[in-house]
Amino acid sequence: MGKQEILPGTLDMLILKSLAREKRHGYGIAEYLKAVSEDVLEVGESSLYPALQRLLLNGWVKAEWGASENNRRARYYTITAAGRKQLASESREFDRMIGAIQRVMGAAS
Amino acid sequence: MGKQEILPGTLDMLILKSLAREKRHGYGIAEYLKAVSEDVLEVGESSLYPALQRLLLNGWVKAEWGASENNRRARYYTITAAGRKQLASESREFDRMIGAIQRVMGAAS
DNA sequence: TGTTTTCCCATCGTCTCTCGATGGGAGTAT
DNA sequence: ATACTCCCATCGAGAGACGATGGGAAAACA
Repeated sequence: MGKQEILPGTLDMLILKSLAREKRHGYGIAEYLKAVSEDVLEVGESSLYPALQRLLLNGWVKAEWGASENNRRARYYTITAAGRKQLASESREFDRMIGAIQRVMGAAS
Repeated sequence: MGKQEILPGTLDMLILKSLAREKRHGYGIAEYLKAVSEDVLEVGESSLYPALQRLLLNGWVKAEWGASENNRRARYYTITAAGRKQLASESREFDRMIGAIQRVMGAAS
């Protein structure tokens, strides 16, 4: 692994979670993740936008153009019903994985 | 991500941890991970052996041929001093990431 | 004895993901 | 005017995980 700002395989889940409460634009999602994670999760634009394309393709989010709070053209993403299901499912699977990994990492050594 | 048996980016750490207490052969590492994780971590051979090659190349493990408990030819892997450092470092970084992700996932939604 | 099962090694090709670099455009502040 | 911030997006490289594949040798079974 080279330099990694986020754990591979978790980005879609994180984005969906960011949108669970309210719609956000791409830039806003990145800001939100950085803030809530206390500067640990710094998702770059070249990871973010491809991820959003994936989510759109899968029907987990939908997008609409609008204006940002700063009066700029922005694309707002909203989570869909299918997206919420996906979020729940990915969440469960993630917890399962983390639990397993922690059993390994916590084993007497 | 298609079907994923392990969290991407965590395999090297898991292998190093498997070897922290005692040397094991490849097959044994896979068995160990499956057992300790209670059948969650099922690392296939096509993930495992390339990972072991990586670890060898990086000097984090060393290998020697021997005989398994079942009287079969087996390649035993031992963690090196550098490997232990790497394990500690990856461990810390992993905890940092998980903490961050959980702050996001736990945020009021 | 012959066949199957279990144990153990390893690679190749494909797919997916992340990221640095790049290239816009349009408000706002200097 | 110029720079800075905000906001969009793609491309190419590099890496990791995995299904498929192909051994080989001991043990169990028929």
